[in-house]
Amino acid sequence: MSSSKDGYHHGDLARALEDAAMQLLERMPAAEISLREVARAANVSHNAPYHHFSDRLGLLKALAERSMADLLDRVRSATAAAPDPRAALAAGGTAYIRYAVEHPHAFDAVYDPTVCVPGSPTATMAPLIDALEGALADAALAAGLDRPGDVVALWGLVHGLGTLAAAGHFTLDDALAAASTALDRLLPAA
Amino acid sequence: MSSSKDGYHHGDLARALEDAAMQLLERMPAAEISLREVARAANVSHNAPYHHFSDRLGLLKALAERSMADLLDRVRSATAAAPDPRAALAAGGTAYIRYAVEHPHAFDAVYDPTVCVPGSPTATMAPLIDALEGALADAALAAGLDRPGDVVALWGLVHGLGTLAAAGHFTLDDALAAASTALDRLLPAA
DNA sequence: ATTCCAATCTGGACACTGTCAAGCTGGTGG
DNA sequence: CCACCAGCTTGACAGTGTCCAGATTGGAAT
Repeated sequence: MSSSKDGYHHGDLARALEDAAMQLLERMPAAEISLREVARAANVSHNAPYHHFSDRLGLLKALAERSMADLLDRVRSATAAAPDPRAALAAGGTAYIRYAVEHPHAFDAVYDPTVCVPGSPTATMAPLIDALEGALADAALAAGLDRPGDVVALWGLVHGLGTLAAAGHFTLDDALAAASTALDRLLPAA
Repeated sequence: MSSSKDGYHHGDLARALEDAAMQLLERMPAAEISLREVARAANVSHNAPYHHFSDRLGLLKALAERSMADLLDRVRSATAAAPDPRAALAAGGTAYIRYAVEHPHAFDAVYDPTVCVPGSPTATMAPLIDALEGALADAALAAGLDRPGDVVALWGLVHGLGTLAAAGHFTLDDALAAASTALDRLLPAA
């Protein structure tokens, strides 16, 4: 039967539920996504999700992990495609900010403390966070930013710009321009 | 009657409800605060709040405005107490980050897009946001940061550091240290 | 091939929530 | 003295997360 959609046994309901929820995440914040609505979208009873996720929070965690993997991918390929270290750092930051603005609800889900407390993250989430921070650290070091607080500051910079732009406090273009001028000031020699 | 707490007519229920809700905000995120719970805490029926706030969102907006006013106060008095422009900028940023970490739920409420879309903010919220941005702009300019994207970048920096520290991705001390080294790099002459 | 099992899905139930509609209360202006 | 009306209350409805007990299935062991 493999993955036929209907019938008593679904094939891969977990995946289907996540897919449906991810689609909802494009249009509404995670807080407004109801488990029952996701179940409805997947054509199963309101209780079927409980056989694949412990909680509503379980589903949310899965969404956060998917989104984080997505974000990490974009940042990585952006830095990889850049010609020099400085451009790589700029491209990574741009990708980060752009993701926050273009997928605001997914971005929020990733960093929602009620979804994933960094003190005890999911087994899937922890390495993703580390990888993101690692990618940033590598790019920062290659560009010449080697002081202790530099990578945290850079993370904070792009995170804040992305968050505020996503919330509508200024434009994506403004955020990108601000990141650019900030990099100009931060990097040692022009 | 004035402000006696019980009885059919309450005196200033709106205030009492906001106070109760603010207390709850110290312990739990805004999303988990239920209107009925607030009503219970104020010893009124579950429907009394509707005579003072249009919605659940109405209460949330009031909380956000209060919190924003609080945040603005702290940033302002921090910058005002500093000896020189550079110290003022640093103190303002520190106050901002500290508020995010010490009152994470209030801070989140302020910037929650579902509570207050910056495109059409509350009549009370709009001037507060402008004032905060203005305070930052003044401090930045006085410290010598006069390029177009500078104030947005500074806002993004402290906002991101505060948010990430509040979410537990690093310590408050790490955030403050990062802000400090970033300022060192950003400011023209040492 | 038949039987059985464990995973999967279903329906019903409970407490809780936001919100609407209507009724009670008690101080204030006529 | 009375009628009014803002402030508060009770009641009801739909929607939600979650627990429970039953129904259904595909595949494994015999």
